[in-house]
Amino acid sequence: MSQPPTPRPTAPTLQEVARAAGVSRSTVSRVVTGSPRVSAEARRAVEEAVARLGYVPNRAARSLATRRTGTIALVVREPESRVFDEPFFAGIVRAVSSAVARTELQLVLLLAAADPQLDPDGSRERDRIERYLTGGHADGALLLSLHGDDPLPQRLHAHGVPVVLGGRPIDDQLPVSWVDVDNLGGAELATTHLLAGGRRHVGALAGPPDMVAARDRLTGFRRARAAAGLPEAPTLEAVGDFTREGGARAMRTLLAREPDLDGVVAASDLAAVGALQALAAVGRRVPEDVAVVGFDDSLVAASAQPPLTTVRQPIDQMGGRLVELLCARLAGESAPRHVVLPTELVVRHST
Amino acid sequence: MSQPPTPRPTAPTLQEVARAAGVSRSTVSRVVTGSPRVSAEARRAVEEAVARLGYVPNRAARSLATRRTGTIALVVREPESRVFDEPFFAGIVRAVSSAVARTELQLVLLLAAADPQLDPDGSRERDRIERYLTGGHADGALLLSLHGDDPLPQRLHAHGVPVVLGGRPIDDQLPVSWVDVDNLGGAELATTHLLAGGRRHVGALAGPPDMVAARDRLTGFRRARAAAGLPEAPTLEAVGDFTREGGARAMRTLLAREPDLDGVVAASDLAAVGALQALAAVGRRVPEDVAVVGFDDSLVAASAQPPLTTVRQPIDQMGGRLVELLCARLAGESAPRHVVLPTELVVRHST
DNA sequence: TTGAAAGCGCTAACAC
DNA sequence: GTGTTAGCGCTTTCAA
Repeated sequence: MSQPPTPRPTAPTLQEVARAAGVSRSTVSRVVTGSPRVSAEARRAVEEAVARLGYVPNRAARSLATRRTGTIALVVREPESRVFDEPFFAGIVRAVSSAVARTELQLVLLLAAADPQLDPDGSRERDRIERYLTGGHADGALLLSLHGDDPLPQRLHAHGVPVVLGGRPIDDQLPVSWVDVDNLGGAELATTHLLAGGRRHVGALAGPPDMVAARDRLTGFRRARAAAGLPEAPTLEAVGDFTREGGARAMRTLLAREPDLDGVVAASDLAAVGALQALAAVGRRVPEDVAVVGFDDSLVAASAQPPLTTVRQPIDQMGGRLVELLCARLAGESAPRHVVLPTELVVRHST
Repeated sequence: MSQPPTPRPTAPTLQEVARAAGVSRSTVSRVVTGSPRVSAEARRAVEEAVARLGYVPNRAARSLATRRTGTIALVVREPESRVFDEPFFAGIVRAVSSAVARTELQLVLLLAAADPQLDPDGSRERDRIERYLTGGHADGALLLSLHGDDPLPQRLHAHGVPVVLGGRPIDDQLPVSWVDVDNLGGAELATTHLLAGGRRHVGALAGPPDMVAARDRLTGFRRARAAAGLPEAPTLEAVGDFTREGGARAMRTLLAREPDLDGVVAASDLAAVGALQALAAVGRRVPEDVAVVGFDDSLVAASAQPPLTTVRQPIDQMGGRLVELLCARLAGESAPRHVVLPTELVVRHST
């Protein structure tokens, strides 16, 4: 690991503060860490010296001594460079950040992949994240947007790094805890809403099959149909992804296959917007001819033309629970292994 | 700083690898850091032991010894919890992340503010970021979205933390380097485009006055008008912000003041979309009655109804230059102090 | 080429 | 209450 040369101008150390305050290092340490076993007098002297010298504890040294870093990592494991195009990530990052701010911990956000060009199989990036975490730079990690059979949670667990997953893993044998939203229930709600509105030929724009959330939403769609007494209909399901392009593509597929289509449940709001565009391109009106329901309750759903009915995920809650679970693990307290949070339908137009 | 109790299961140390390989710690260290002064034989033995034991260097220890962390921070200094609603941030985070991936460094993303409720004056959060950075957890920092007279760059500089700013600071005396896009030129281009298209009453939806980018864009608007021989017209400028709501609000203000308005240059794409909604609400057609130009070339501009002409910022370049400048500083190499990158107009409809 | 030894700055027993 | 004393795991002279 080649390191650039220039060192930092030396910052004041505990030692120097001790000398300035006329006490020992231990006393300074006690004051700085907030121990009560210090005389008021000593404390005052130390505090004065700290302020005067502009002392800030060196984290590396503290971390080396305590074997803790006071830091947790939020890892967004998104190999396509689309991380923040997804409104969902934006929300969860904010929610987690906000929850962490209420603790003594510091949050670092690790983006898993940057340029797939450079690193087609993701292995180098995988190693980076893994090395960073196993190298002891964080006390624990929140893992988001796991795809397929990503070995990261397994490996971190093997290394003893506490981990909580945002979203249920594909392999439900994994010995890690997770928090998820009720994707299945949400999609069921959305589909039922369309069916109850009198739509006869409701299809699904499915997300990437290697992601659990996408699969759960598709399952919800199927259940709602079944519950309404409708037969299985694979031709009403088109695979896309969570992006606008993916949604548009799936929409075109569906339109070609099912001329009678009068409603679709999309994998995400972005996909729903893509569907809107695909429909406009062939002159189908929304919602008169075809109703479209999104998933995420993001800004794009609210500002779409027409505004989209969509499924709201309790993102703030999710962020809170993720942090809560990880903190409990770090503190050695018991906590639920799995948490599923309810979703709800946000109705924006009457179809 | 109260730390939770549970320690990590102990990971293998250099010491243990040395014993397993039958060499000294120094030799292991040399192999691990890639020093050439090691016999092939010793190297092989060490590599084997490293692999077998699953050894990963402890960063805190290494950092303590080298006084470097191998990490740089990207600080998004956004006090409103709206960080990732802004497509610009999403883009820049991605671009920086991608540029850092090409180096040996690791990127950590620090979100400056989470819950303004908790911390009305931002001081606690400010201290966090500052403590983290001055505590030696990163070798340098990229600072984004500075507002007003944020003392952070000054303070970090005083502490000897290398800093590069994304966006020109208000105080141009600040002894730090920065990378910015040509906001002024972009806004000028956009305004001129409208004027050249025959629009007579072109207004501006300005951004927050405490942000340089917003001010520069407003200046660009004024210059374009002046260049077209038009007089100053304060009533054609309404202050909003970069959000959709801000844009809608400013649009309504302008409409109330200037019934003849036939074009607006918005502070951002989001603001432009807000303007679209405000216009639709009063039955004005876009672009027939009023033309709207955005700023950012984000997804929302492309998918708006109608698709919006907008100003493209070279975000990938900006990310690359930011990282480049910081790396140069870290390596003690010389580099330009300030960089301004060109913007361009993306024309989406003929007005 | 290799090893021994001295820290890097801090915390945490343990005595006083 | 306060100071003394060991380390935490690694890098890096300095000798050999």
